[in-house]
Amino acid sequence: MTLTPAETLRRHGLQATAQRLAVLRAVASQPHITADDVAAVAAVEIGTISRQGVYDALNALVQRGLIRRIQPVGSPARYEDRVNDNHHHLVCRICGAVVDVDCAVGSAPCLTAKDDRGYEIDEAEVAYWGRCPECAAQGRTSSRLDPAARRRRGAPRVVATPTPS
Amino acid sequence: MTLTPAETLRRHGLQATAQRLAVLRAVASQPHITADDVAAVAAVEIGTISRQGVYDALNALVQRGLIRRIQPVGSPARYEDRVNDNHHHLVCRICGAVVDVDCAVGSAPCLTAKDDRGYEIDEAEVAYWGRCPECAAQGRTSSRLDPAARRRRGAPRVVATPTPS
DNA sequence: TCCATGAATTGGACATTGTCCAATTCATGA
DNA sequence: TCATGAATTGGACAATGTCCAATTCATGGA
Ligand SMILES: [Mn+2]
Ligand SMILES: [Mn+2]
Ligand SMILES: [Zn+2]
Ligand SMILES: [Zn+2]
Repeated sequence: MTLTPAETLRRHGLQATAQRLAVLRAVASQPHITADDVAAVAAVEIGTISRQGVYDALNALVQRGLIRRIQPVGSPARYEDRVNDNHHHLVCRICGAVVDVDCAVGSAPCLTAKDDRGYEIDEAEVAYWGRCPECAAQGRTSSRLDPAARRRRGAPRVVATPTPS
Repeated sequence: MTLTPAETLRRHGLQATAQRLAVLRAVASQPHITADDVAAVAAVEIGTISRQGVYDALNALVQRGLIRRIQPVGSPARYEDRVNDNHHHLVCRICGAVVDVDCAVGSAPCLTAKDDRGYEIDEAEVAYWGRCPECAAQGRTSSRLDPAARRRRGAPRVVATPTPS
């Protein structure tokens, strides 16, 4: 049988509050959502939630491994609920779009660095940088676009995620 | 024959200003340096440099591919002059230390994502997360430390870099 | 060597993202 | 239902970076 969200929270030693449940749903509602958008989505659901409440909830959930935080250069942190599947990200240098991509190497072997310098590695975070199909189609070019320029173009598009493997 | 820094700048269409040269040296002076530390190092060298001047120089250099920007979660952006060698990073979840690590796969094949979704990929950015030898030796543990906690422990240690391959 | 010109820098206001803290409210087990 | 510690709130604050208009500078050509 599958756990309710509230039960999941309690199993991780967290109280099941309306704020946390709303944050959890907000993160599930959209791939790679920002804290700001989480706040907006959650506010619609439960009427009001403080900025600090959003950050506290996100941090608590990240710490328990219930959600994952990624932080593309030039973008605020983004959160997703695809977790423990060792997937990576494609980021468009031009429009900032972020899409999921499965690990090239397999389930987890990309965890193996050539020389781990004595580190105990538990996660390999991979971001592939390049140009998305749309930007290519429109002939838009940009070498190593700086964060400011990316931001001026507006928030990165949210791109539909393929069904997780 | 090898180019002087000033010549290198001009070859990339940039005027050779005192600020840019100082920023270039600052980035070379320390692996994974922050903009703030760049400003401090450069100020010592040339007397004074504006905050905007530092950011303008860093962005111009990144755009030309003369330096690289990385941004570990929970840390301000960091800059390095090891460029075009497809190297990756080990980051300690506990103390935030960042060290270089050569690509596990070879010179560039980690550029090949399993499914590129039509992206033209030009860079694969890999961060290995884990626990550094010191933190392990001291028995310090931390599961998915949040950025705030990492910041409270002070700036990440700077760790000596092995000679680039 | 000097000048004209566009490139680069400066200072200061401002934006964004996130944290700190003390007071209050809430969820949970007894 | 209550006591208790966990969680939330609001508001100040911190860190990182950008915008903009005025000024200064680097460079190629006279
Ligand atoms: Mn993802
Ligand atoms: Mn490096
Ligand atoms: Zn694009
Ligand atoms: Zn460490």
